[in-house]
Amino acid sequence: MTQKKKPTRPTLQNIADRVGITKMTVSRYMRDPESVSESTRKKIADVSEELGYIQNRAPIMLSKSSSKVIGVLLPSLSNQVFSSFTQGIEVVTNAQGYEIIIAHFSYDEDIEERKIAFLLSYQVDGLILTSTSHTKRSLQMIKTAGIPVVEAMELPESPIDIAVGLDHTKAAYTAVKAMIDKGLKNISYFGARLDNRTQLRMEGYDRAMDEANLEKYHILTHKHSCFTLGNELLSRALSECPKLEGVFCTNDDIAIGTILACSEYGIRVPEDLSIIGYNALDIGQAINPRLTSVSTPRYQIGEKSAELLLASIQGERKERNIYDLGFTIKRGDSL
Amino acid sequence: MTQKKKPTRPTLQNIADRVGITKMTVSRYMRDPESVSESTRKKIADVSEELGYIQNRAPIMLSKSSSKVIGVLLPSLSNQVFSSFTQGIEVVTNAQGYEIIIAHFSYDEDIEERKIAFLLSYQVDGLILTSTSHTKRSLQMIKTAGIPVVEAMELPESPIDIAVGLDHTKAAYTAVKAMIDKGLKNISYFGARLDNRTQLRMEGYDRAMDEANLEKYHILTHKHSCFTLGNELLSRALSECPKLEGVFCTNDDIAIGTILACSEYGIRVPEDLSIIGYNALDIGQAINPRLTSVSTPRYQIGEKSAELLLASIQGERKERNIYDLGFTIKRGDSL
DNA sequence: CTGAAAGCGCTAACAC
DNA sequence: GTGTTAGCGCTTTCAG
Repeated sequence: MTQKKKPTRPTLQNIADRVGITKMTVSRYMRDPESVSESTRKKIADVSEELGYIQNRAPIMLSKSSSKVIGVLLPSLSNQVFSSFTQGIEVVTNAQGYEIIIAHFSYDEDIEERKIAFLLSYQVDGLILTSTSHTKRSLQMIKTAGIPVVEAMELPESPIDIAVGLDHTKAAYTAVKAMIDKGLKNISYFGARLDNRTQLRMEGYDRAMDEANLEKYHILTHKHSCFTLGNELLSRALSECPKLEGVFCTNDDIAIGTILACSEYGIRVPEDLSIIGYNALDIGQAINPRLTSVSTPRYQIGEKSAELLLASIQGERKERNIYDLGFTIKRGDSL
Repeated sequence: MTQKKKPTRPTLQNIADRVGITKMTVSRYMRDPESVSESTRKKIADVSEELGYIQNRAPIMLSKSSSKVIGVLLPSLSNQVFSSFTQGIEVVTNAQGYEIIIAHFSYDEDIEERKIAFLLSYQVDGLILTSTSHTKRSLQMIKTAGIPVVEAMELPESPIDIAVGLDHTKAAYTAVKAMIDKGLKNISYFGARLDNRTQLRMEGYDRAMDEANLEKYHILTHKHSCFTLGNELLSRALSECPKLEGVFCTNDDIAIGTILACSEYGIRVPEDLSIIGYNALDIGQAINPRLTSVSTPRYQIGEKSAELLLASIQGERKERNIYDLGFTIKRGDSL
């Protein structure tokens, strides 16, 4: 099962022996070269270069000092949204000498649990999650670990610790309201991969439609979101509601797919059909008509999450634990 | 600097104490519940559940046994291509009880070096890289670590250890040749973020153009690739070569952006301009005309990389160390 | 099936 | 500026 491995790597001891000092001095050099005398510094540098020293985090993890690493759990690696989010995190963490470990859980609570256990097993100093619904055991472990945790993107009513995100329901409501205010009546909601945020957006759609006393058309699929889905959902919507005038899509991929499908079917956007997407990705600006979309501050959410997490790791206690970073409607020509 | 942290987590010793056995038995239980007597098994299970035990990898990393973790270094998180690649890896690794740690290096050798050091500091059993050009120190560290390494996507002439990928130059050559065979003469190459694979594809373009004695039009940018770049590059290409008949794009994002720009400019694809992309992403099938693109087996490259890596970790030695997984041309209507 | 002892590589705390 | 000691939590022997 557990096979032996790897030719033993150079240790601080090895370096110390060669230089003729103790590993303690080498240890000091590694953390702060200035803390040793100039002559030893030079010798250590040479030997460690020659031996190709690689830090071993195990002992650091064992001693109960800070690991200077935070764990980031993303739903998926194929979503642009989370790459900006991660960039935002890293700008902050790198500046403070922290590294991140990335794992992903495919929008699945049980995989999330396994990955949380994995990240915690590395003694991370903090955790950034991108979901708000967790298994019982996940919650247990997080509590036991006793480290700060940020739940990002959504805003749960009672976060585990800190929450940074936006109100997806309100954003969806606002987008759909804009369609209604324009006089549209037959508006459909296109949803895919029915995760929590899709759900929240649907609630926003529902609220706006209910308020205006309009009939709701949920066109949903469990499939993973992609561009070609737009076509499929549009066909279904049209057969269910031939007089369709507007579509609010749970994300831009589907919205773009829908616009493209419209052009194939000879449906004019926005004259015959208005379309609003979610996330305001770059491609919405490349297409004609340009896509109107809910613009979400994911980069800023990443930054803010990291800032708050590091502050908490460093012992700062804030009053507030829920941070709503808002949204805007990116005006295109599809509404 | 290194502040104390976290309320100490439960250890095997804590569990052992509660049950009234030694931590050794608990350790055995954790690795194989069947290896302890049924009654102790039950007791350990209860207590460990109650205490919310979280594994601590530090000691395992310290003892020189296998960590059952492999490190995966991606160029970026925003590229669809690498999400399929990673999925391919995980299907194989999960099946064999391995976990992966993901890091990314933004197509930058120095960041790659830092991330390699980071992954190695966790005593990973193997490494999957997605670049073939590394700093001297990266190579040093990899050698010192003495673990198997796969370089994926490209096929370097002399890999560090194992290489799995495809011949990007040949793929590009084939694509451009297809345009030339169709009678096109004024063909341009659109490249962005000039990383190594972009370079290789350009060489394929060059070879095909040189062979046919045609003038080359390199339209390049250092910017990060995105959809809206298509428009920008197309404008530049048209001003440089007004009689442009074909464009070979280094990736689908740019190709799609170019198709969209064409429709704005009233350029008919493929009648006035042929376009070929690279990677055959889903969106190419959603657009009209459907994009002709080089289809790359990235999922399979991930699978194969993981298989070979794990085999090597387990001591299997293969004859071959370079695996070419080929490519196909996905026929659309843009050529 | 269970236990005892040693040790992995590093750092904190305390000398000198 | 540098050395000494102890110990982090687990697994690997080797015993029983």
